[in-house]
This record gives sequence, C-alpha cells and structure tokens, in this order.
Amino acid sequence: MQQQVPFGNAGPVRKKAATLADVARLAGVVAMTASRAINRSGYASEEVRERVLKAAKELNYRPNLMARYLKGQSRRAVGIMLPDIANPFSAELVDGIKEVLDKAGYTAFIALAGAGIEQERAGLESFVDHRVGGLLVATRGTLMGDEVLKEVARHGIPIVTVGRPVKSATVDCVSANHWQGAFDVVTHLISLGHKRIGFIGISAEDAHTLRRHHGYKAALEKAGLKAPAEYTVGPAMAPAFATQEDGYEGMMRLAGLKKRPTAVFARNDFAAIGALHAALTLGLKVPGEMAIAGFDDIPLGAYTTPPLTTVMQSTKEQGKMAAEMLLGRMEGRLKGARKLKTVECGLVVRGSTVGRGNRE
Amino acid sequence: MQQQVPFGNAGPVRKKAATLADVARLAGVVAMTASRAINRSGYASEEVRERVLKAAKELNYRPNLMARYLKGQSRRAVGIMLPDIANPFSAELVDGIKEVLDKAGYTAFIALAGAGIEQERAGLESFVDHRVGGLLVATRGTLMGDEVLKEVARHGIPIVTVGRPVKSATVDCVSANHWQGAFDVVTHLISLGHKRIGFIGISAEDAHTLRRHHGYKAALEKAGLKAPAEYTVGPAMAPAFATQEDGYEGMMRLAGLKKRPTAVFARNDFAAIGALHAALTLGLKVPGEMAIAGFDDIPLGAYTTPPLTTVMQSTKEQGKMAAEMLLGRMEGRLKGARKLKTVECGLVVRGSTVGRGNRE
DNA sequence: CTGTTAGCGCGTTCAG
DNA sequence: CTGAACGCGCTAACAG
Repeated sequence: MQQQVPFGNAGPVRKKAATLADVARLAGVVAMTASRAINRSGYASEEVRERVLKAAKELNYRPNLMARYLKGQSRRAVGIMLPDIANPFSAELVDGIKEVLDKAGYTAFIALAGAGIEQERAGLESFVDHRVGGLLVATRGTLMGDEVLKEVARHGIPIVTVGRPVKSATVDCVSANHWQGAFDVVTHLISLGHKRIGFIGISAEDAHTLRRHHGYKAALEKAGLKAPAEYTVGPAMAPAFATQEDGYEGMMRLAGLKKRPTAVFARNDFAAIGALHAALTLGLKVPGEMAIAGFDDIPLGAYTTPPLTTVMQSTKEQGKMAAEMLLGRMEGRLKGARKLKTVECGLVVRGSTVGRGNRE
Repeated sequence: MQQQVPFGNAGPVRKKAATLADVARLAGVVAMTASRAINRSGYASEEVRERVLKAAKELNYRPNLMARYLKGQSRRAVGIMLPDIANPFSAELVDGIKEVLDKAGYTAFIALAGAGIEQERAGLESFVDHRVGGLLVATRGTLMGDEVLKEVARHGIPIVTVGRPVKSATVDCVSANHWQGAFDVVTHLISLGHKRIGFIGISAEDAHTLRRHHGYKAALEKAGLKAPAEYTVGPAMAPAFATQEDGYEGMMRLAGLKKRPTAVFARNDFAAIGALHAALTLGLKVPGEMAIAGFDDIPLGAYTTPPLTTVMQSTKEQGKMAAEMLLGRMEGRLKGARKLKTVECGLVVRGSTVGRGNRE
C-alpha cells in the first residue's frame, strides 16, 4: 500500500511525522495506552495492542527518540571515532566492534577525525550532543588529542580507546603491542643474516610508529647491530599513515646510500608495498638483494609479487575487546579502575623476506 | 582547572549533565536569557552574555540537542550509509562528502550496511530515529534494498543515493557511467591487438558489475569480437565486492583454458591485483603474454609491479555532488523532480597493459 | 534588554 | 487493564 509522499515537488516541506497521539487517536485509545501496547511495558489487552500496532504501521510511526532521550532513557547507540576510513585498520576494527554491538542490539555511528584535531573535537561533541551511550576512540594519540578526550570524558560518557593509551583515569584502553611486533619482525630479518636494516616511515607525530621504531632499535641492539640515523627515513610531515608514495621515496633514499641496507622494515604495509615497487623498479632482487617487511597484514599484502612479510596485529580482536569493555561500562557490569589490555602481535612470513622472490 | 569526574570507581553512575537552567542560575539570570546569550538570538547585553558564557564553560555545558530537536529545530546532521568500510571507494566518497558538509557546518554520521539488508534497515531507521536531516546512501542496489529506501523516504527525509539508481520519484541519484568506463578500457585492450579478452568477477547481485560487464560485451561486439561464456568468470556467491582471492581464482581458471585469453578485464582493482599475482605466479609475462586491467583506480594500483591499468571513476567528485544535492534539498534551495546525475569515467593506462612489464 | 508562559512527544506516577 | 497529569530541556511568542 504505497502512500503518497510529499517530496520532490514540494521541496523541503514535509508532513509532520506521526506522533504517539496520532497513533492512539487512530486506534481509538489514549496516548499512554498506545505507548504501553508498543513497548510491551505494563499491561494492554491483546485486542488493543493489535489495533494500536496496525495504526502505527499505517501511519509509519517511529517513536521520537529525542523525546525518549529527553527523559534520560537508556541510550542504545555508540559512537566510533576513526582516524580515517581509507585505512584497512579501520575496516577490521569496525568489523570486530560491529560484531559485538550488533549482537547486543546497539547501533553504531562512525565519525571521522580526518585532517585535524578540530574535526575530531567537533565529531566527539556531536556524539555527546546526540547522546550516544558510549564512545570508542581509535584516533591517533597526540597530546592535543588527549585534552579533547578528557573534556569529553567530563560528560560522564564511558570511553574506550583503541591503540592509544590515554593518561586519564577514566578511560579504558585496548591496544596491540607494536613494540613487540616490530621487535619480532626485525629479529626475523636478523636471523636471516641481515646486518644492515633500514626503517621506512618514521614520524614523530604517531605513537604507534614510534613504538614500532623502538622495537626495531631494540632488536638491532640486542643483536649487537647498529642502526645508523641515515637508515631511518620518513616524510618530514607525516600524515595519518604512511602511504605507498612514502614507501617509494623511502626506498629510493635508502637504496641510494653508499652502503645501503640489505633489508628494510616499513612502518606499515602501504609503505612496504611502495618500497617493494621502488626496489623492483631499481632492478633489485627481492628478497635476494633487498628483503622487505611491513606491518599490519593488510589483505593485499598476500597478493603482491613477492607476497609481503608483515606483522599481524589482530585488529578485529581488539575491536571486539574494546566493544565488550565499553558495553560493560555502559551497562554497569564493568566497574572499578580503568582497564588496560594489550594484544600480542604475530609474525607473518612471506616471500618478500624468504625464498626466491619474483626473480631468479 | 581539571574537575573531579565521577567514573572509574563509580561505574555507570554519572552526575547529571548541566542544563541551561543550571547555567542561568549560576549566571544569575533566567533560562531564556541564557539561551539568548548562548545562541546570539534575540538581544542580550554584552555583560550578561559574558557572565552566561563563563558559567556555561564552568559547568561544561552542552545544549541538549534532544530538547532542541523536540521543538522541531533544523537538524544539522547527515547520515551516510556505506556498504562496507574496507572499500577504497567508500573512503574517497566520504572524503568528497565531508569536504562539502564540513564547509557547510554539518556533522556526518556513518553507518555500515555490512552483511545484510537487515543491518541496512536497522542503520537507516536509527538515522531516522536520531533525526538526521538528510541521508546519503551508497549501498549496492538490490531490489530488497529499494523497498527499505522507499520506506525511509516516507519519513520525508531527503535522500540522495550514490552509484545506485532507485526507482522512486523522491530520491535523487548520482552515479558514474560504469558502462562507458568498461567500454573504454576494453576498447583500449582491443586497440592493442587483443582478440581474446576475459572478464573476471561477474556477479548477478551487483548492479555496477553488471553494467561493467555490459560495457565489456558492447566493446567486443562493436569490434566484431566474440566473448565466449567461458571467458567470463566469477565467484558463485559474490560478496560485496570482488577480492584479491576472486581475482586469483579467476585468472587461474582463465589461464587453464585450452585457448586462453591474452588480456583480462577485472571487475575491480582488487580482483585485478589478485589476477596479476596469479599470472606472475604462473610465469606469464605481464603484459606480454597476459594484459590485465582493473576498475576503480585504487591508490595501490599505481604501485604494483607492473602498475595497473584501470578506470578512474572520480568517486570524490561524486561524493561532493551528492552532498551538494542533499544540502540543496535540506535547505530548500533545490526543488522539483528528482535529479539524476552521471559522471563520466576516465581511462588510466599503466604498465599492466602497455610496455615492458616486470619481466623482459 | 529581560522575564514569563507554554508546549514539543514521550514515559513515569498515580488514580480510576 | 486504562486514563489524566506532570515534567524532561529548550525555545517561540508574548509581556514587561
């Protein structure tokens, strides 16, 4: 029974949405009765409920959440603040989060921090304004960002961050052990006999990257190897995450050194793929003359030629854990001091460090 | 001046948020005056405004949007419904949308359709419930999906779809000319002398793919070439979009034919990259023995070896256009019958169809 | 310029 | 089982 809709020829004018009173009138009862029938709260005779439900459907009735929230009802929506959307990390994370949230009957809204801290603040405030019941924040940690988060926390909304430890007693955190992942993959390179190992994609802005770089240095140190400053390269102004371009440039720089590295660890898989392309373009054999490893285990990494050795950080798992912690806070199951959870990373060895590579 | 926050040791208990009345009381005025001071509507003496603003800051006051909306205020939030988040298409689209929305001072919320139509419906209804002022829908077109959209349209919320023509008089649409893009790239392959050209990633579910496949067939037909059924391969149950795996499988199938194609057009770049890896794994020279083209122009496509020939569909541009149309509807600038806009696609020629490739 | 009144749509509370 | 009154936080429309 398709109804006439007042749009397209009427511009933004719209018939006012049906209210509970309208439904009640049509069903021949009073608003309160309709409310009870619809929400199954309190009693209502079967017969009345049917009439009400029919009327509701006919009027295309949707309860006005604003009015509900106004009375301080439970808020079954969660806000997710992401750094950007182009990042496979975001995709997997949301995957894990949604799995938990969907099951629990919550709706998730996503906002993007995008370029700057101001956008992030605007998005977070918007979440607060729209009365989400909890916040999952996966943006990158900067000191400025922390201030914003603390401000938001003052509104009393439970917050769980992912991959971003916040120095605030009211915020729970889930993150991967980037240090250990980097340590493991560099140790893997060392165990293959490499002694000159470069790092592509450094950036002082990004907490993850710094921890990965520390892991890189620690592994070298433990093996008694050196990491000359010139072996660490990165774009001057680091963006949200290193890109193919950065990796390409980085490899070009490293390969141009008089004593160039024989292996390279790139901050993430995008950079690694860019580096791989650069190396092949220069005619270097991979991994024969240049071994390359990345970080993140993006799906495409298994389909480069040669496939990419990388570090898996079980992002989906982190998403699930974070969502569960948040729900716990929201529903009062989880109490007490802030929780900090860390997930270990796993090494994924493929052809870019071991084997024939794509040239004899 | 960091305040004590009641969380962490108190579970979900929270101090009630400050209300306008609280602010007014602290400033020694009445609520209405505070409202005027904060919203710059009506008059308020400079002195009073300062006092009110100070009080507001002190109490960490945020106007209760629910209460505002309840009065039927303008809704400066927009909902974006995406098919999934792992898709570079989504990223670029949101990029374009945000550019317009940010400038106009609107906030964007994103929801994901994910697996099924039910999630999509839930997300859309949640948007309606949260009283977003407009909806941008970029999920894939299926008949079931259309029904849901029509239902939502009945609420009188302006809707613009991207890449998905909807048979409803109340929904505006923006999309790329997939047919033409496919036609052009296949024509490019033909112009290189290829006579046996395969298609990887067919799926009856996906409208875009079908249009790309039609373009592929049209190009062959126009050149007087044949497209045997066995040259078109795809996973039986097609997911949201074809993946590296699908491309890999597809190429394996095509390469195994007694009279195998000399060129392949993959439904998207992910499939193309999978196909590329398969071809190289089989020892085929690309493009010498097997030319490969994709669709979408994802960033990584320029960094495969050889780099990928593909079709650019200016997704960001589509996002901008869609957002502008939506704002036009929301603000009453755009009136009248539904608008349908189509953006042309552009051919991007790289090494996977032309040149030496990555082997001599 | 500032204060008062009323009502948005709903659910809670208390009477029928 | 059903109805009537009240108030959530805010602002439009009137006074003062």
